[in-house]
Amino acid sequence: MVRQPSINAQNRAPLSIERIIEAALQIVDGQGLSRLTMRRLGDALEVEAMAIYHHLPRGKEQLLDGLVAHVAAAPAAPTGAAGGSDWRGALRSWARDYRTRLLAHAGVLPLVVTRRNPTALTETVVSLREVLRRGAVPEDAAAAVAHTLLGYVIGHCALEVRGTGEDGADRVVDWDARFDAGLSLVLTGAA
Amino acid sequence: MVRQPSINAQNRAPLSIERIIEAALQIVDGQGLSRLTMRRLGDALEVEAMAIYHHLPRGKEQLLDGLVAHVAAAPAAPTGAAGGSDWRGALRSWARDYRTRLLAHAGVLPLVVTRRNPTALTETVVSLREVLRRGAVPEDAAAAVAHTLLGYVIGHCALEVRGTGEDGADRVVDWDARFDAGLSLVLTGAA
DNA sequence: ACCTGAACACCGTTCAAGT
DNA sequence: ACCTGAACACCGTTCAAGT
Repeated sequence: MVRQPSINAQNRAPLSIERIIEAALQIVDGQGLSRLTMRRLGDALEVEAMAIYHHLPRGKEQLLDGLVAHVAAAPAAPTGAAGGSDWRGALRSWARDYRTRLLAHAGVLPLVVTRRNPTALTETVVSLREVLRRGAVPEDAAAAVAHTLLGYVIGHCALEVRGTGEDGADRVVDWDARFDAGLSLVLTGAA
Repeated sequence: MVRQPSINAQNRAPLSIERIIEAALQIVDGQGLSRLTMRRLGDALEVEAMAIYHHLPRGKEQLLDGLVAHVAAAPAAPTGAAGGSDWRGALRSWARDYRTRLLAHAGVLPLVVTRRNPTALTETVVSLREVLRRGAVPEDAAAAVAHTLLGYVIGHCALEVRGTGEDGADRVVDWDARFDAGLSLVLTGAA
């Protein structure tokens, strides 16, 4: 009789940093950041919590840094080809994409804002600068634009997630429209 | 012999929400958010941790909401008198003041960003709108400007606190200048 | 190399009790 | 009314031990 693939510990897919981060992200997205616990994460991975430390020696700190890297660091595609004159358009769609990604993992936003983890955003700033460089925007103007844009996107997402209480009773805020309006302000001012 | 004011529990200044929030803010500013603990807060107030619950029945949640209210809600003065034509100037100095206050309590920034506590920012948005109303800016343009500005200020402060890693080796970022530059972008676009 | 079990110090919070 | 003491369930993390 052929051995059924057994259900026990021996032949599970072995733990890996990717699998850990993924499971953590799922907990945060589904139940909120405060429910992300080493023990619960262990459960989700069908492993004792302590096993995680073998892959993330710096423990929960490293886990949280990993989450930030996962959602905030990816360049969100510099919209490749179009490279050139319409840098405003490129930045606009970059901003929309980036916002979408931040909102998809709203639970980690506080970490993005908080963690002293420069590398995560460095990539992002670099890819923004790249777009501006190809648009022949002068160096120091580019610095200001990149920072303003990134600050705006992150800040606006924060406002969206927490709500400003404007929607008292009847009024409903159309966040998509509002984001685009603000984006226009920022990009129009840029030159 | 006259009784010295005794050192024991009986005649300490009684606990109050203000005293509690103040002590908490001091801990956060001095040691970081993660060190803010009900037990440590109790120590700082020379009281058992459990006494705090008598004044903040909702416990730590309520404490954190209180911190957000304290640093993010105050209107930061709508610069009173000048009321009128130079609303751009008014917004500019409002933004500078607000940034200063956020940075003075950088430890609570993650809470400002995170906490589902609309009331805290509602006041702020209202005072911004007031400035714009006096400047005769049309209603829906005002909505966009207020949001964009607030989002930018919060987002930029977040970037400042965490660092973007741009300052690799030599380059030093002049955050004050950069904030003002972005502010100009936002306000120039506004109309 | 990879994971487990037991243990430690420390959380937030409840509840009955003191004054 | 205001505070304390003891207790409970739950944290992150260490460390020796298993395979």
